[in-house]
Amino acid sequence: SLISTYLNLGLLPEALKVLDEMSFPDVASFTSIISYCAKSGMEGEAFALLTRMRDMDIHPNEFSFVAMLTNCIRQCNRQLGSQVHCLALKTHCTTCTHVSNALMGMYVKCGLVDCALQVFDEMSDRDVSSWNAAILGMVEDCRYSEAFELFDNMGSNGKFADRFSLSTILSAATECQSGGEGETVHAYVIKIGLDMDLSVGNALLEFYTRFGIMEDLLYVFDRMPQRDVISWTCLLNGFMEFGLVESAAELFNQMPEKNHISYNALLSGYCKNGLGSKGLDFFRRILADGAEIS
RNA sequence: CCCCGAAUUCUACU
Repeated sequence: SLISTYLNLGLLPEALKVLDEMSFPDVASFTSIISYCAKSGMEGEAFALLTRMRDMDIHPNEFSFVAMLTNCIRQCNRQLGSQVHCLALKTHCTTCTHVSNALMGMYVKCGLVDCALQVFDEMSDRDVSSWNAAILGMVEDCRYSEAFELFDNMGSNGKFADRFSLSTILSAATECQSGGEGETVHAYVIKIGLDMDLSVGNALLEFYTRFGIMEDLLYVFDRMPQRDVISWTCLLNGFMEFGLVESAAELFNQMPEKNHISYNALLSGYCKNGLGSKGLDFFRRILADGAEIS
């Protein structure tokens, strides 16, 4: 409890100190810190703790495997990921839905979509996250019709789509040949009340930039209860896509949040609209402002 | 023996 309290406050050194002072740390003492390290991009620390734990003859459990896989997902480490998979199989931990879900996430992230789908097929208890991971795998592999098939099957299996399912399937709809699928999904989104969700709203902005008109975009944007830097950048892209360069430039100056992608959106928008010289001006200006260029 | 503590997946540029 003390360790997790420190970790919730972001106090890793204090948490490690507690661990060091414990006479009999258990699997949760280690796993909670490993999980924190994996999520904070401290893969080396996470692995060191795992080694230390095994040296003390404390065996990893389901939570440990998920934490280790989180680590593999962050660093796209398919070697370690496969080893974790083997160890999880040996200890029968793949029957745990969370472990199999994390394995799927790891394989999708590493580009091994078929491995992820194999894990999915072998699962006996699939939850919404399992379906979401499979759908994401299909989308990452550009298998959009199969993504929609899974999305429909999920409903037939009594699992309700959530914000993850819908933002993912909307990104598939954006890649389709026509907008019909996406419009059907939008209707469903409204029906279940997820049109007020930030990620879903952002995915809708993206969809209507491809298949709608400016009014559709503004309709979605204006009704969003919260907006983040992705929302603002999507709207900027939308203006540029519909040739409203002045509005895009004005938006860029008024956006409450922007990042390097917003800069690229404005720059590429100028170029796509045949305004290369404006783009060049903008580029010179941000160089003069000391921007880091990649 | 009981209780408590550690859990994976989504959306924008290149």
